[in-house]
Amino acid sequence: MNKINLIYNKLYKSFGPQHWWPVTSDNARLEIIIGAILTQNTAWKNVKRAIENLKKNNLINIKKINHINRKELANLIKSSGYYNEKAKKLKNIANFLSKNSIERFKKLSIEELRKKLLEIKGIGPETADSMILYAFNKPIFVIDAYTKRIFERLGYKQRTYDELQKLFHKNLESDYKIFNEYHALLVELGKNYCKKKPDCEKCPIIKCCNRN
DNA sequence: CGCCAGGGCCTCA
DNA sequence: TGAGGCCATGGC
Repeated sequence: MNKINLIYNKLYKSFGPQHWWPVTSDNARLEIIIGAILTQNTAWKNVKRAIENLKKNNLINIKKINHINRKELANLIKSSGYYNEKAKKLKNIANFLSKNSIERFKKLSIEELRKKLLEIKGIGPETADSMILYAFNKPIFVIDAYTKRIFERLGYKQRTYDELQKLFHKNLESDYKIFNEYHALLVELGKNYCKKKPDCEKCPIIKCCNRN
C-alpha cells in the first residue's frame, strides 16, 4: 500500500468518521459555500455563531445577501473575524450566483467549475476546492495549512499547493467521500497532535514521520 | 497576557 | 513567484 493510503487508514482507524460540514437546511449547498468563506484562516467555532446569525435573519439566501447593507452584514458575521473583508466577499459571491445559478454550476466539470470560482474575488485555491468538494460533492483534494504542515513534517518538503494536491490525486481513488473524510482527518490530526508545537508522543502516524 | 485558527489579496522586489 | 503586511474575533 502507498504511503498516502496508509496514512488515511491509520487516521481513520484512530479518529473514526468526522461528519464534516454538517447540513441542517434545505439550501445546504449555499450554507456550505458561505461557510467556506467565513472559515478562511478562522476556527470553525467562531464561524458557527456567524452562520447562526445569518440563519436567524434568513440570509442563507442569494437575493437577501444582495440586498442587505454591507455594514449590516459585516456586523452579523463579526464573530468569524475579518468581518469587513468577508462581508465584501459574501456580496461578491451572491452577486455572482445571481447571474450564474448554482444549478448551472452543478453541470460543469471540476476544471470548469474551479476556473469559474477562482474568478470571484475572495475565493482562492483552497476555498474553491472546499466548495467543489463539500458543496458540489465532486472529487478534488483540499490542501489547507494543516495538510501542508503535516506533509512537510512527513517528508514532502516545499511543495506548492498544486504539487501537494497532485500527490493525493495520484495515490487515491478519485472518490469525493474519501477526499472529504481524509481532509477532515488531517484537520483533526493538525489540531490535536501535529500542532505548531507538535505533540508527537501519542500521534497515530508517528511511525510514518521523518521527525521521529 | 500571547498565540493562533479549516486564506486571500495586494505590493514590491 | 515568493515573501511580507494586512484583515480581526474569540478560545485557550
